[in-house]
Formats: sequence, C-alpha cells, structure tokens
Amino acid sequence: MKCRLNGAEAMSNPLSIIIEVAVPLPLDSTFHYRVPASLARQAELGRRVLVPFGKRKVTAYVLGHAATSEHQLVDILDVLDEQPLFTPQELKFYRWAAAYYLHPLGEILKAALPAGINQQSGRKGAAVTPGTAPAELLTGGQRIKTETVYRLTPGATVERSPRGKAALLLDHFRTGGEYSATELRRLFADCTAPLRRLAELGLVHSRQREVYRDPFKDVIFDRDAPLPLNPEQSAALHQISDAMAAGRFQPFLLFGVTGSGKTEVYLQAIAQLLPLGKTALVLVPEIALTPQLVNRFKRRFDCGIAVLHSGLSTGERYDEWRRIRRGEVSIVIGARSAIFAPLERLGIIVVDEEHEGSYKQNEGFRYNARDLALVRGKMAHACVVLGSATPQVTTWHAAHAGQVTVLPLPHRVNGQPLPRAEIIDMRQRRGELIMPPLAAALTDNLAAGGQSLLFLNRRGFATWLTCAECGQVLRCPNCAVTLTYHQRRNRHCCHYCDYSIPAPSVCPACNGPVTHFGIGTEQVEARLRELFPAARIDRMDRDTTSGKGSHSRILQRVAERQTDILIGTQMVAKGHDFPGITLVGILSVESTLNIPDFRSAERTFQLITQLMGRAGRGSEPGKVMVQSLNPEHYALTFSCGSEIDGFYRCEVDFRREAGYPPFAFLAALYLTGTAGEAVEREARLAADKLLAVRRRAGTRLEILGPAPAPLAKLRGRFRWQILLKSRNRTELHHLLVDFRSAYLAPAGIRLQIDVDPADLM
DNA sequence: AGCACGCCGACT
DNA sequence: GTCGGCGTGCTC
Repeated sequence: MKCRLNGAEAMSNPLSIIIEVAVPLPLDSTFHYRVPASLARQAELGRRVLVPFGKRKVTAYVLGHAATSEHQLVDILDVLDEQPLFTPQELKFYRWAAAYYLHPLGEILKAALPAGINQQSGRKGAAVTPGTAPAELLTGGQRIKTETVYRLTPGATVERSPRGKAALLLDHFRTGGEYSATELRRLFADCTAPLRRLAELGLVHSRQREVYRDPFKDVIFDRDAPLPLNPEQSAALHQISDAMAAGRFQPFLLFGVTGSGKTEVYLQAIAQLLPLGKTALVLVPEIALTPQLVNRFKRRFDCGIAVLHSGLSTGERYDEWRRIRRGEVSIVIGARSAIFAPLERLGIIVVDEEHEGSYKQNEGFRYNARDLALVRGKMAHACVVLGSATPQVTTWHAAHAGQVTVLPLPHRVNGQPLPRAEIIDMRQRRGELIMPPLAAALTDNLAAGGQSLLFLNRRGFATWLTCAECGQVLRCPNCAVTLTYHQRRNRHCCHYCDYSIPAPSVCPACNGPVTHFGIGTEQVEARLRELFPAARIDRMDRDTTSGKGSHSRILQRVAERQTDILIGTQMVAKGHDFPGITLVGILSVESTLNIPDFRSAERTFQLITQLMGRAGRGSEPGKVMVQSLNPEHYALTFSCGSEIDGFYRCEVDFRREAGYPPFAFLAALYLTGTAGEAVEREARLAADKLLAVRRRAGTRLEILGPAPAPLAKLRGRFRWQILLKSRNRTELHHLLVDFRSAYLAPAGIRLQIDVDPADLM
C-alpha cells in the first residue's frame, strides 16, 4: 500500500495517539488527527474536539482511536467536552443509520444531539458569564440555568440571636437543606430583608445551584393507580413481560382498535421494568399528543420522566437531554427525534400509532423513527412494541410472516361495539356537497342534541374535473396528480409542473358529461349554514387555526357542546377525542384516494378507520357516513364494514402483484436547485447514469421517474425525484452506494437520497 | 458546507 | 492594467 512519508513518521512515533473523528459536514469519510500528550487522556470516544479542517476550525466527534493513518496528521486543538456525549453502543447505532440511510455520520451525530449543545455562533460571544455558572458537566452551547440557594453555615454563631422573621428563617435552615428565595417566599412570604441579615451575620451562605428548565413545572399531577385489565390486555402484557424478563429483543404489534386500552398496556409493561433498573422510550407521532400522554405517565410513575420534541425551547430540550444523559430519567416520551434519546439500559421502546407518516423525517437526515426503533431495540436487547389500530401494511405482513408477534386487542374497554360506516354514492347527484342521506342524518342528530363532525381533506377551494359516467378524474400526464381548476384562467393546472389544459366541456375519456367537482371547507360551511340556519357551526382547518391558541379554543367549544357541527381537515382526524360526537361524515374520500401513491388505499383505510373510532358516546356507537365517487373501492368497503383483516389481505395481494413494499424496496433520489431547467437536465442525466450503473451491476432495478415535485414546500427551490424500486434490498443499497460515490453534483444542485420513502408523490 | 485556487469580462 | 464572476476540488 502507498504509505507516504508522513504516515511512516506517524507510525515511527508510537507514543502519539491517533483518533478517528467525524465532522458535521456532508462528507462520507471520517478523518484522523493526532492528539497532543496534554489532551491525550481527554480525547475519548463520544467527546467533541476542535480540529483544524482545511483553512478553518470545526468541531468534530471522536469515534475512537486509530492505529495508524496514511495521511499527513495534524494535532487537534482542543477537547470541548468534559464527558462523552454518546456511548460506544450509541455510536454503533448511529454508524448503522449512516450506512443504511447513506448519510454522513457527522451530520447524524449533530442531528441526534440537542441543538443547545452546539456553540451558538456569533453575537456577544457564547461565553458563559464567569462566576455565575458552576463547572459544567457538558460544556459549550446553551447557558446552563442556575438559581441562588441558601443554607446554614455550619458552626457559625453570633452574640445576639436574630428575632422575628429572621429567627423563623434560621429555625427553618436548622432543619437542614438548601432553599431558594422562591421557596422561602412561599413559606414565609416576603423575607428578603431578614434573609439578607442572616447572610450578613454569616449564619447562612448562598451558592449557585443548577436548575433544569422544566416544561411541566407548573403542572400538578394527581396520582392514579393501574386500571384492571381485560383478558386480551393481560395476555398482551404477559407476552411483553416474558420478553422483558428474558432481556431479549422482540418486536410486537399491539393491534388494538381505538379505545382498546393500548396505553394501559404500555404503562403496566413499563411499571414492571422500572424495578429492574431498566428504562423506557415512548414515541408518539405528534407533539400535540405528548401532553395527554405525559399526563398519564406522570400520574402513574414517580420516576424521572423526560419529554423531547421540537416544541420545546432550545434550553428546555438541552436540559431534558442532560437529565437523560446523566441517568436521572427512566422514561422518555417524545416525537420522532426522541429515538436518539441518550437512555441507557433500555428495556422497552413503544412506538404508538406506528403507521403515522410523521415518524419519517423528510429533510436532511431522512430517517424513519419507527424503523430505527426496531434497530435500536435489537441492539439494546429491548422489546419494541408497535401500537396501532391500523398498522402499516408492511407491519401487518411481517406479523403474518411471524417476524413480529401480534398482540390483538379486538375489544373496546367500554364494551362499545365497533361502528359500521355507510357509503354514499355521490355519482348520482354531482355538485352536491352534502348528499340527502347525510343531510337527513345531520337533521336527526341535531334534533337529538348530538354533535356532528364533517371531515374534508385539505385544500381550500380546490376544484377538479370529474366525469359523471366513468368517474374519471382529470390528471396531469407528467405527474399523475389531479389537475386543479383555476377559475380565473379557465384552465386545469398541475400544481407540480407547469402543465395545463383549457377546461374541457366533455370527458376526454368517454365524452360523458363533466362536472367541476371539489369542495373546500369554506364552501361546506356556507352550504351548511343554508341547510341548517339554526345550527352552531364551526370550522377547524389551517385557516382558522393560524392564530395562537385558536386550535384549543375551537376544541374547547366542541367539548363544552357549544358547537353542533364541526367541519375539519386532517387535523381533526387524529389526536383529540371528541366524546360528544355521534355522527361523522366524510364529505369526499376521493382527495385521499386519488393521491398517486401506492399507499393511497392504505391511507384511506387508516383515515376512515380512525374516524370511525372517534365516533360514539358512552355505550352508543356513532354513525359514520362516507361520501364517495368510487363507492366500490376495496379500501372503502373493507374499512366501512370494519373488516380489518379483509383489507390487509386484499392490499397485500395488490402489493405482491404490483411489486410494492413489502415485496419490493424503494428509494428516491432528490435533486434540488434554484434553476428549474438545470435541475431537470441534471435529473435526466442522473437517471441515465443510474441506468448505466444498473446494467453494469446486473441488478433488476426499476427506475420510475424523474418526476417533478411540489415547489411551494421548497420555498422557490425546484426538486426532481428519481424513484428506484428493487426486489432486493442489498442490490438496491449497493447501487445507491456505487452511484453516490461516482456522482458529482454540479454547482447549485444538491443530491439527497431517501431510502424507503414514505411519500412517493 | 466552506474556502481556496483559477482563469475570463468591465472598471478606477 | 486589476477587481470579481463562480466552476471545481479538497479538507486528516
């Protein structure tokens, strides 16, 4: 091997330590540095170091020691942490993720650590004011918050004992312990003056104590006790306990209908784990769902519970992270990024609502927390519980293939039967927003004093063209998305690319009569006010919830029964329970079903099933009505008939036939840039290069695309996507690795790789 | 990602 | 004659 002079030089000095580091830059390789003797003991795995990198200085993460290096070695400048930020086990996990997602390790490490730990750039120097902060355990970045606490000075005496309030305070201090001014004020009202006197007399002294920014500091939690379990819950708990007791990795699917008591199973499983000194990680799909879950956990457990999600302030997140790293926490609850929580001795990872797409990160390091949970669980010998009423098709298939243990919870804890839904054929009366059967049901429900929820999938005033005869929808020939009607131009336009056609008067496919179809929440609201002038109608969508607190205000009105009919988009489908809702209407399921994604049927099934689960009050099941232009679609018939397994069997057959997951693996390459034509040209070039690599490798890879993607999301940046599909994961992976190492993105164009993307739009 | 070097157009 | 455009190449 070509070992340069400097390599030999490095080897000739056996005393110099060489470390391997990763830098948080889009670079695949790791780098080697020499450690001066003065820093030798500190430059250990998991700590950050400051290194010269080209002409600049960067922070780097120490991955471990290296025996030798072929390169000209340079000394590190400094060690930035007093303690490692990650353990060797965690590094192993991050290394796996870097290889699997083809993402630079340094960037992954940076993404996994709390943002507050990074040195803030610029302004006033991030230097911690000297003297105020105690020696930090973890240096750099966010200020560590402190408070002043007072305690008795041992052995201090004075000639004249203080009187009055000062005497009371002194007695309090004599019981031992440290108290902050706030705590003392709570006990003795205003006591600043006597406290100052005690300090002046030398009877008490103060010091700075580190405090955590606690996102729940003002919330008081009532205790609660474990609830009795039904036989299915007990059976599920026993299977999980067995795996936990054996300390082995085992994946479970807690397959429970809405209201079947999944959370109680999580709680009792974790309760068994805590006495063993083990820890638990609970992932939830959305920030909005954390408070209610945290509430249940805090009421049940005395142990340290941390919350991690992007809704916390940088300081709060940094503090929560430090509490976890120091082992002060046994349970972590959080959104997808919580999969990187520095918990040790993990016993269980719960992924609640495992089918939710929000577990997928679609920017930068494109990981899926649900998938990483299984990997982390396996590495930690922990059990992984995937909970859902409507699991992913791939999860269901894995369960049937025996790779995941199914824990069925088919009954609701309140004994309420599963609702059935009625499908209303919309083809007969086009242009009608609310079909007669739904209007009649609304009238009845209003008369009975029940509340109704009308669900409509997003898009303010979107209108598209459908045919009354064949039910066909006008689509973009490039992107396969439905064309949106623009009244002003009287044309149908694609929102992805620039394609548009003049509005036709007959169906291009069968010459049948065409109707502008498509409803926005505002139109629905207007129509409802016509139909039910006396009803109290409210709307919940992105427009009405933009203001701070408006979200909860709308929900509050529903809870207080001040709303008779609530019209909502996506955001009402998940999360919050509406106990008073006895009628749910899905106004047009088409907007979900028509998304050109092989998962659209799965998504529709999940949406309907979730909404059905929300309907009903007490022991009364609610009524669900689904309006559709495609009433025979299997996603509708199975979900409306509550034939859960029927849907999955049908869907798995379709996936097998069409070659989609779980029978094929997917990846997407994204090329983005500010110049549209350049991006398109490059995407076509890249697709050709991929074809060439494929031919050389002899893999059976399918390339779908390139296709353009929405621009709005990307703030003026153009994005083209190349989809890759393969029956063989390894082949696909090798092809991506080969391609990426050979590909050089031209200036102004960025390449991103997404392995098994959740969105295939 | 930065930050260099490098080779071609309009300016004091 | 230089200042500056951003093309491409490297960072232990």
